[in-house]
Amino acid sequence: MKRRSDCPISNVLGHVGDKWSLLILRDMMFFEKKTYSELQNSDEKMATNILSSRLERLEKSGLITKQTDANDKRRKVYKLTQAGIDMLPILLEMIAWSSKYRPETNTYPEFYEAIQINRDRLIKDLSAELQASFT
Amino acid sequence: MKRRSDCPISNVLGHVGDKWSLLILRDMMFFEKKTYSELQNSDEKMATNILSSRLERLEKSGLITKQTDANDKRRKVYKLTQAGIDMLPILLEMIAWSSKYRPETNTYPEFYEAIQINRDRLIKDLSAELQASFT
DNA sequence: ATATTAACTTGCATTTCGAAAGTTAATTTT
DNA sequence: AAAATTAACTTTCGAAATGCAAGTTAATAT
Repeated sequence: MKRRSDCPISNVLGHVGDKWSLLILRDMMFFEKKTYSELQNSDEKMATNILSSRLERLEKSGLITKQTDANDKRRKVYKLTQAGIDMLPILLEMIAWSSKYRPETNTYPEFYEAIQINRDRLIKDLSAELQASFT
Repeated sequence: MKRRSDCPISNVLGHVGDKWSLLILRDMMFFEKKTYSELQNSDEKMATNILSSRLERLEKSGLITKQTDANDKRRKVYKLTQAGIDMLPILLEMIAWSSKYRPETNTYPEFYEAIQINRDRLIKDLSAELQASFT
């Protein structure tokens, strides 16, 4: 996506400001999805061509990496980079907002409670966990 | 936008998961824009028909309200609701991410420093300020 | 009374999206 | 070794969203 201004918010939206990219990151962060087929089976069922183009863009943006699985060369393994992992606080704030204003859609109650009690701790723990799983 | 799943992240994206909606909220929060013409003159210059449809959707989502100005009935004044104000943390996390990974785009250094030092304080202060200005 | 302003709406070309079918290379099954 | 299956895409094409320019309407300013 082309750059639209020097605004940092606009910049982030340039990377993930569409309907799908943040859901891909969500699936990688919270549901440990790492392959094309796993990602395609999300609740929202995105079209394969869109998934393909979003993965390509996320890679170009430096939020994920793509490697061929050594044991099965058909499989491509997608991993979050540190920049990708650091999108976590944005996602957590979305969960927090929804929990407050759309409680019926909150399916991550454990995060919501944890974020209220100690947000920094939660982010550190989750980040560390993600870092470990992507190395 | 139609509901796509019960996921809270997906829900938020249902309200603001496009290229423009969060920029409208940004302009209202950080630049005190409150009318159509003010919003149209953002850095990114969104098309008028898109602005119109996004404002309508934000209103339906309960993030903003629309009132006719008492002194000039041509003017429609848009205001953030509490739910809209509570999108602030999401925007601040975007600023934080950009500050870290795209420092050249960071044009809100004052927020970035403040968020590092005392995030909760900053959010409280900004929220209070916004609440005051929208009543 | 005329011109200007604010907030849209409309028409239309271009771009993006979405569903389904097709392709390619690697692996598994027979 | 041949056939079937699987993973990860790519292609096609109709539908929907976007972007640009021009037009509309009501209110205010001159």
